[in-house]
Order: sequence, then structure tokens, then C-alpha cells
Amino acid sequence: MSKLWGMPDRPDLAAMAAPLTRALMAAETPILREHGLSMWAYAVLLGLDERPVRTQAALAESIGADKTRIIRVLDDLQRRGLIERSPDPADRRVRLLSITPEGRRLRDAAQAGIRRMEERLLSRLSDDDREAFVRVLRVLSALPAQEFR
Amino acid sequence: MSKLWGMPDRPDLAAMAAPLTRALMAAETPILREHGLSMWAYAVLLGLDERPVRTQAALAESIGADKTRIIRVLDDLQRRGLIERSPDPADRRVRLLSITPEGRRLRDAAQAGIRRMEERLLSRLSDDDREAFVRVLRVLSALPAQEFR
DNA sequence: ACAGAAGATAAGCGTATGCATATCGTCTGC
DNA sequence: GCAGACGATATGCATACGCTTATCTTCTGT
Repeated sequence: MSKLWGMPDRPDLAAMAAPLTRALMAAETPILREHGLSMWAYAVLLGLDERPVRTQAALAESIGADKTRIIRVLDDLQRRGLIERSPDPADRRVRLLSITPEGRRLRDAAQAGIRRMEERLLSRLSDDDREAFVRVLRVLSALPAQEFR
Repeated sequence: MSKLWGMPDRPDLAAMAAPLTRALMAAETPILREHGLSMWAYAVLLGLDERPVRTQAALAESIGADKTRIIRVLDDLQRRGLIERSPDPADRRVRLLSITPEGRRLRDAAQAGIRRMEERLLSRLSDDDREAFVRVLRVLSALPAQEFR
């Protein structure tokens, strides 16, 4: 009864997810470096994708970063013209964050390189497996923390 | 042509794998604490599962740890009688590492708690999705780093 | 037998991270 | 109108990590 669904023995999920994440990030890092982006900077550009985010704290939360540490990253991205940080006319405490066309270009270029790496990796799977894996990964990664209790 | 295989737009794999890993580890931590185990200590017990490992460096490598940092963890586990560290009679530089029955009991108990959490999580998937996800995760997590180039 | 390699261990360094605190400007409910 | 809440920012601290160096013991090739 310890094996519901007839699932064969397997490693813990975290014991598989952690090395995979490490390997993916290790593979991303040099690609991002080529574009002059740190992991956090890239995460910010992704987080600002499309919808502008209203507050820096909200952005930090959405990308799982510390809200005080993200500030230097934003400073740098703004200085390089990749994002815009304008005071909200309706609430001058707030900085409206948005990605610039230049920022979008850079993000797209970096992401394209990353996608090439990822697709090489996924190409070893069957179409069905690839589809199911990405779909499930998407669902599980989007679950709120309390679903893991 | 940017969408081979008709794959719909999706987040980067790392952007999904990283939060999932974080959530899984966050959910594991309190379970391990109940058994008096740190994440590294648990990783060691898992790494020693079944086959005894011949050298500490090999163990460290197999669980993705630093070989100098792991020593204190081994000291602690040995002191608690959860592992054994005996000099190899054939090469007295080497410490043969093995898990004790007591260590196995503790590992099993901790793992059972973790499995309950994981199965609750996976229970929201269809049988097919669950099977494919775990199988693919297992394959990808076991790939050597150079496969990610 | 001896030089060099290998294993275990200790210690130090630079960096990243999460967490807490403090300040300052601004808003909002009463 | 003011107290308290909120957002952005800077700073400090403890922790953890990867990496390097050094030391000691033991083995191996020549």
C-alpha cells in the first residue's frame, strides 16, 4: 500500500528537480553573460514581460527575489536603458516599472539562445513526453506554496 | 520557425524548475527537521542507500556537495550512529562509508513523510501525466552536465 | 626507497542570500 | 490634520556555499 498507482520506486522529487535546476542554470549562465545579463537581471526582464509591474516589491515577489537586493539590479538595468522606472502620477511613492524596446530586444536575444539549448535537451524526448513534461512542469511550478503542505 | 514541434509559448525551463525545486525543498525542510536531519544529512543517507560508497570525495560528488564541507555532516551522522566510517583495510587513506540499520530506519521514516507530501502533490495529475512527468524528470536529472551545452 | 599522487581534514576567502532594521517620502482613514 | 501604513532605499548581520590552500597520512610507480 506504500505504492499507490503501482508507481515504481523513484528518487524524491526534490532529489531530481534540484540537479536539473542546477544544470539548467549552469547552462544558462554563460548564455546570459554573452548578453551582459546576470541571472537576476534576466529574471527582472522576464518579470516585466508585457504587463508593466506597479511596484518594485511586487516585482521582487513575483520573481522570488529579495526586495532590497533587487534595487541595484534595477539601477543597473535602468542605467543601461533596458527598463524604465517612472514615478506613478497617482501615487508618488510608487515607481512604475516597464521594459523598454531595447530591453525587450535584449531579452528576446538571450531567450532565443536559451531556447536553443533547451530544445536540444528536449529533443531527446518523444513528442508526447515532451508535451506532458512541459505541461506538468508548468502546472506544478505555478502552484502556490501552501499546496505543498 | 521559432516554434518547432508546434510547441506553444512557455516559460524557460529553469524559470519553472527553480520555483518548483524551491517549493519542494521548503516543504521537505520541516519534515526533515522532525527527524533531526538537515538537507545535507538526508542527502548523505540517501547517497549511502544500499551500496556503500568507498570514499568521502565520491560521496560528496554523487550528491553534489563540497567534499570539505561534508565532513562535519559525516562527523555528526557517525556520532549519532546513523552511518559508519571505517578505514579500508586495503587502503588506509580511505574511509569506507555505510549506513547503519538505525540510519536506514531514520531515512525510511523521513522519506515516508516526504513521499506523503509528494503524492498529495502529484495526485492532482492524471495517471498518464504523473507517469510521464516522473519518468522524464528522472531521465533529465540524471544527464551529465555536458549534455546541457 | 623515494617522489609524487591521492584521500581526509582544517581553515580562510569572496560572494550570494535571507532577514531585520532604519530612514525618508507619501498616502489614507479617521 | 495627523497617526499609522506603505513603498523605495541603504545598511548590517548571520548563514551557506563554492573554491583554494595547507597539512598529514598513506599508497603507487619507477
